[in-house]
Amino acid sequence: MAKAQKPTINDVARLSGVSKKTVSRVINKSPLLNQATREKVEAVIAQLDYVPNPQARALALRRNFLIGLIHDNPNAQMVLNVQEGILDTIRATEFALVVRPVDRHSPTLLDDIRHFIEQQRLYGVMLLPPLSENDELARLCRDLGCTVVRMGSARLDDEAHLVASNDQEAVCEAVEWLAHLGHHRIGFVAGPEGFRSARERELGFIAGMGRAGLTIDPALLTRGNYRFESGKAAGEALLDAENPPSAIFASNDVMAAGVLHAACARGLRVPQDLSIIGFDDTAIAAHIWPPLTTVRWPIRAMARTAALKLIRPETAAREPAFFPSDLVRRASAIEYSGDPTG
Amino acid sequence: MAKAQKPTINDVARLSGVSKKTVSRVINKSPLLNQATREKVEAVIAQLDYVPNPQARALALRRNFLIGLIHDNPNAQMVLNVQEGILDTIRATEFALVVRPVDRHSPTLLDDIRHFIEQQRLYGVMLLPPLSENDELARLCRDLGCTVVRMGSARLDDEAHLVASNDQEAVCEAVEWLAHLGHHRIGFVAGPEGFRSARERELGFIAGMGRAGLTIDPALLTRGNYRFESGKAAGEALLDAENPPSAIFASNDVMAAGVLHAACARGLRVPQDLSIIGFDDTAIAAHIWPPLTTVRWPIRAMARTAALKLIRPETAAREPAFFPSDLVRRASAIEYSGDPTG
DNA sequence: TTGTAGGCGTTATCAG
DNA sequence: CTGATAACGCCTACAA
Repeated sequence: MAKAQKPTINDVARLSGVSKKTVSRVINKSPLLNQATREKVEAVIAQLDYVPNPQARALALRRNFLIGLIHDNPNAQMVLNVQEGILDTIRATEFALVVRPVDRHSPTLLDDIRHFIEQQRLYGVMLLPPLSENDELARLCRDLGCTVVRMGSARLDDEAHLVASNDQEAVCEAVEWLAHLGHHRIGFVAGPEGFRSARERELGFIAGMGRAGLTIDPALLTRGNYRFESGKAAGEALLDAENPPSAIFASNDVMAAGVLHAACARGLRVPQDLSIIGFDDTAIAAHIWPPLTTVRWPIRAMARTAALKLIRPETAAREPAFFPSDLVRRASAIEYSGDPTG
Repeated sequence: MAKAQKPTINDVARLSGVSKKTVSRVINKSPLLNQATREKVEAVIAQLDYVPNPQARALALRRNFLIGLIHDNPNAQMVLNVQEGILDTIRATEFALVVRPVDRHSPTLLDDIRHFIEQQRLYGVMLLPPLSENDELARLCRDLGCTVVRMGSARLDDEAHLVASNDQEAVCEAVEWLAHLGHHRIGFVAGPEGFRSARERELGFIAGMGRAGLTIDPALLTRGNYRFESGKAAGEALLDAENPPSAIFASNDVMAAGVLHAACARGLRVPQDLSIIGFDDTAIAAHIWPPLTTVRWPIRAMARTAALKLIRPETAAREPAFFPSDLVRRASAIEYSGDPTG
C-alpha cells in the first residue's frame, strides 16, 4: 500500500517541462522567475504532492535544518514548555527540534556536545540554564559554526543571542509583597552556588529587604540545591532557628514544597503560621496544598522568541531579549498574624 | 578559529592511499577487509578526527537516522523520562531524537504527522499514550515506511512494536492494599473515557474490589480527565456523598492531588480521615503533603527498550514488551481508623 | 580483498 | 529569466 516512490525534483521538472534548477527556484521562492512558469511548476508540485528531500538539501547546502535543545535541567515542566515554545515557532517551517539532555558534571561534557553538533550538523542550538551560563560551551558551539541562543536569568550574552527573565526584580517584588503583608522576619532559601539564577534571586532578596526597610538576619539565610530534599532541610533549619521567620521565600517551587513539608511535619499550619513563596510557577505550585504563591516567568514565549532568533538571525536583534516575570498570588502567603508563640 | 573544513571520506581515502569505497567499508565494518588495510584507514580516521556526514549517508541510504517522539501527553515528567530513556539507548549511536508534541484534537492531526514523517524521513517513531492507542495513526506511520513502537498500558500491538505496563494488575494490587489496611468503602476516580489506560485502571479497580471481597458502591465511582481540576471536583463529589469513602484511589497522581485539595478544603486530615492512592509516581507524588502512596511504572526503562526495538528491529522481538509496576507506599494511605463521624 | 562508475535529490555556477 | 553541468559526501553494483 506504500506509495510507489516519492516524487523527486526530476519528476516535477519533467512533468512541467522545465529544468531542475527552475523547479529549485520555485521551491526556494527565487524572485527572478516568470510568474507563468512559477504557477505551472507549482501546479505540478501540488498535483504530485511533492516534498523536497531535506537530506538532499542538507547535503547541498552543507547545513541541516535541525535545532538542538541542549539542557541539563531538572525541571521537567520547564523543559517541556521550552520544547513547545520552540515548536510553536518552527512548526510550519522545514526545521525540526532535536533534544539532547546531558549531564553537566560529566568530564566529557564538552566533547560529547561537540560530537553531537558535528555529527548532526546542527543549524543552531538553544542552551537552557544552568548550562546556558557556561561561556566555554557557548563558544564551542559557535566555533562549530552553529548559532547559539541562551535562555537565562540575566544578561548572559548580547540581545541577538539571548532570552532572559529578570529574576532579581521579580524576587524583589515578592519580598516587598511579604513585607506589605506585614512580615518582617523573612527567611530565604537560596539556590545552589555557581548558578547564575540562584545568584540573581539572592540579590533580589537582598534588594527587596532593603527596599522594604527590613534587616536581614543571617540566621535566616539558608541554601539549597534546587531540589526537594534540600528545600525540606532548609525549611527545617529555618523553623528550628531561635527566632524563626513568619515567612519564607524559596528560590524555586520544588524547594518551597520542601519547606512546606518541613512546616507540616512540625505541625505548623500554612499559611496561618507560616507564609511561603516559591519561584517558577511550575505545575506543582498550583497542586500542593495550600496553592503556592510564586513567581511566574513566561517560559514558552521566551522559547518562541529564542527559536525565532535561531532560525532568523537577520532579524534576531529586533526581537525582545528581556521578559518580565510576575507574582502569582495564591493561598500560601497571607497577612502576618502576630507571633505564633504569643 | 573554525577548523578549515571538515574532512570527508575523500581526504581519508587520499591520506591512507586507498579508495573511497574501502574507507566506506571500514566505516560500515564490512567483514571482507584486510586487517592491515583496516587498521591503516582507522589510524587516518582517528588522526583526521573524521566523522561521516550523516546527511550524505541519509541521502545515499534513503533513510535518516532520526527517531521521532510523537506525543500529546500532559505529564511533563513522564515525557522527559521517556526522552532520557531513548537517549540512554541512542547516545552512542548515530541516531538523534527529534520531538514533536501535537494536539490530539486537531482536525489535521494525521496530515500534520504524515507531513512531519515524510519531511524528516524518520527512521522510526515512538508513540506515547494516549496517542499510542490510535491504530489509524500507527498504520499511517508504517505505511510511510517507518518503524513504530508504541508505549501503552495494555497489549496495543505485537511484542516487537510495544512496551507496556500492566496497569490493571497494578491497580488491583493497590486496591487490595487498601482493603488490607481495613478500608471497605473505597472511592474511585476514573480517567477520561476513550483512554485505554483509564479503562485498564478501571478494570483493575473492579478486579481488586472483587478479589478483596468488597462490593462496589456506584455512588463512589467518579470520573475525571487526568487533570488536577477534575480530580478536585471528583474528590468533592465523593466526599459529599451520603456515605463517603474512607479511602480514594485516583487514576493518576495529579487527580490524587486534586482529591487531596478537596479533602483539605473540607478540613479533613489526610491520611487520618481519608487515605489516598494515586498512579504514576511523578514528581508531585513525593512533593505534596502528605507524600502520596502511588503506583510506579518503569518509564525510563521502557523507553530504553522501546528505542532498542526501534533501532534494532531484527532483535526487537527478543526484548521484553511487558514491564511490571509496583506500589510505592508512602504516608497518604494508612489503616482504617473507624468511621470518622462515629 | 579492493577499485571504478554511477546514483541518491538538491543547489551553485555560469553560460545563454 | 532559464538551463546544462558540476558539486555535496556517501553507498551500491559490478568488475578486477
